[in-house]
Amino acid sequence: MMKTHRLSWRDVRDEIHEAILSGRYGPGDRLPRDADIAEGLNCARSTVQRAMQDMSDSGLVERRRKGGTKVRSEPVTRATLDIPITRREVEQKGSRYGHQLIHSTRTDAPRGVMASFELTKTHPMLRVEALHLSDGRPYILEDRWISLDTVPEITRVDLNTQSANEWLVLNRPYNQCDLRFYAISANNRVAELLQIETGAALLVVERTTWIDNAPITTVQAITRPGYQLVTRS
Amino acid sequence: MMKTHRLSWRDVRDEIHEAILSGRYGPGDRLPRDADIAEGLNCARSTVQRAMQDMSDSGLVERRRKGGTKVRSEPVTRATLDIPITRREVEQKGSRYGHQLIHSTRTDAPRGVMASFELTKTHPMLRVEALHLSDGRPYILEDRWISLDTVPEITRVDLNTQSANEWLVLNRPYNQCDLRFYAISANNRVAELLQIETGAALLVVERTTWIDNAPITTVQAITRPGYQLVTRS
DNA sequence: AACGATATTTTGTAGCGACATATTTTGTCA
DNA sequence: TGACAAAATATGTCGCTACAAAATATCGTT
Repeated sequence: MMKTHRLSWRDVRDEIHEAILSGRYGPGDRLPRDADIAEGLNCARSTVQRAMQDMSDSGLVERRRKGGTKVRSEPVTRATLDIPITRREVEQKGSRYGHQLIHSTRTDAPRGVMASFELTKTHPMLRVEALHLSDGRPYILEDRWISLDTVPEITRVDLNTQSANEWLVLNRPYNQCDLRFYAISANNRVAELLQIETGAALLVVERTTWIDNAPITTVQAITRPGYQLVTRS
Repeated sequence: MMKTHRLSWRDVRDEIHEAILSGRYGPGDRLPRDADIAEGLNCARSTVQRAMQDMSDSGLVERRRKGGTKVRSEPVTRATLDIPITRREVEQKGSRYGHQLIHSTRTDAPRGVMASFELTKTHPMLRVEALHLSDGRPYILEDRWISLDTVPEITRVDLNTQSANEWLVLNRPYNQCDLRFYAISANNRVAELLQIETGAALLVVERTTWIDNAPITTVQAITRPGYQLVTRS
């Protein structure tokens, strides 16, 4: 009397993954069809399907109808990042969060901002510069542009009390989000605001969000020296 | 006689998403149980389940057995990054790829490398420094440590012919991968190798990989000025 | 009132069947 | 031979059922 454990799709995935890692199937090779794998492992095709889907999502294999499943010959590293709202990020580390409005001005979108939103016509915007603080010290300097067409209410929000970051996240969920990461050297103004030395290398996180193709906000977040982005476990 | 289109789980997801965006359910609110939503939309529970799973994965809602589904009160921005092998990245842009081995030395892992791998004991390693070139110009400078316990064959590979990056990706798939992004200022040596000015701000991508908890490689990839990481559409 | 055992509720997952869809292969006809 | 139509084939998706697992609610006992 044997107790035949039911296979979970994770088991199936690991099984196939293992077969690939061990070299049984090399880059470019075609795997058996789902139904056959299912039979071989004595499970349902839907279970294999879920396993395959997962491996396809993570970039390990490629699947095509009728074409079958192939091991990707040039695998990509696919990683997921979590970017919480800044207050939460600071508090998570056990520090005290604060923020400080630098200025808030109505202007039309300049070229760079229009490009981020993929806009062709000019667009009325609220530009907000603010500083996020951790234990009273500058943490992130954000330069934000908010679409007044899409989010007119923002003019009635007191951005001294609640940061634009937080208000938007809580009140204006988005549909689509683009992120860009790069490094800059602190110029005099940035250095002064972040209380660091001119020329320091800083990581910048740029984020642009839309709802149904209508621009919401684009923000350039300049982090303080030593800041690291880490993939979630 | 009406033709009632079958709802896909994406439709269901969008429907619920829309309900959240429109404010029908606010942050922290509990959504109806899957079965009720399914009945309301006239589809199967499994379809709602898949939709909910997706929204849960993307950080919009939180699900707990018996607790039901709640709209996350502090949503996170969750993004997926694709990091291809460097040769592919260069070629994709229509440039000619090249690489250049700087040196390759056997050494024991120093503290920093041990920390990346979460090792407690020292570990024999091959340290490889190499330059990736795009149209003959420096593109990425990589400083790599490879575990000789896990990947002894690496000593028999001619790293002038094939970059360590590529050999490892093709021959040593990994199980687990940590990524870190940060900015540094080019010191004299880095500046010289990348043919840029000392002090330039550079984006660094650090990657550490394991297979079944056995360390494979950790690499610090220093990108050339202007390099950007972008989320995949 | 406090505690612990038990029941209930809700999501999570696997199996099976049916059909949809994309892609390749094959077949037919000019 | 070439072009187009039809068949074949593998994955994609949905519905339904049954049961598992986790979290919460309830109830009984002390």
